[in-house]
Amino acid sequence: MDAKKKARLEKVGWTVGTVQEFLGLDDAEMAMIEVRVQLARALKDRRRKLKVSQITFAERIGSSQSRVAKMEAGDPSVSLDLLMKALLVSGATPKQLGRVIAKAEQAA
Amino acid sequence: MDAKKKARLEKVGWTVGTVQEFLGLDDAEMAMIEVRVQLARALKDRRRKLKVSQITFAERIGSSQSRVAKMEAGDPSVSLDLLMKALLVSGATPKQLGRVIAKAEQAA
DNA sequence: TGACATTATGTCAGTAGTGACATAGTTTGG
DNA sequence: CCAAACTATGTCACTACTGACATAATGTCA
Repeated sequence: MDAKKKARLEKVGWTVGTVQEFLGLDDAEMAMIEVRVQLARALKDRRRKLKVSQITFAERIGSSQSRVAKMEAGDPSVSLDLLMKALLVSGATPKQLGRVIAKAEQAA
Repeated sequence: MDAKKKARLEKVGWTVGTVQEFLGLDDAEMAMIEVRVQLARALKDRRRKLKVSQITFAERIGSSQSRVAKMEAGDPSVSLDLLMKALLVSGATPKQLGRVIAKAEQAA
């Protein structure tokens, strides 16, 4: 994993650590994070396309503004369940969901 | 939703209830359940293809035999996070994961 | 610039998901 | 048939995730 990707992951709250420590983060965990990042991005895109604020979006999906912000930031405190549910509630189809997830990079 | 599908969902632990009560289960929730069922099926297929027991599989993914059984049954006590992680740990790629999720039926 | 809308960050009590264990039920091979 | 392997179901203490709230930071527009 290059430094840029590491920096990006750390920016959104993941403790990646040095290269040595990173070996503890196995491929599957990395893939999970990648999937999360893709879902977060898709959610942000979707809300913006709908032209609604985080508050409005939160009300529609039965959540709070702060959590929507965390979803879009790919925060570790947000589960994939919640991200996927948010996308589906906002009108995405399972097929679209699948495409988003498939975008996640193959673990190195 | 036809009776067969309803029966299938109830069999794996979802309270679908009568048609009237079912209206409370909105499209997004239905889609979430469909996604779960697809992931559960994929996991079972995958483990069988690997020809390992639930115990062995559980050890490899850092879980327990009982939880693997619940995963494969699509039990509501299992999160999509866990299902996806299990698939990835067992060697599935994000691309394959995406295809599985895309199989979920569009909410009626 | 200042007021206002929007988004980000931190915290917390309540709830849902977890691995582990026990045990019941089922399948498989002799 | 039996025994051994396998799978299903129920339970529980522990942890992680949740919405809500407060408040800080950033953006917007006149």
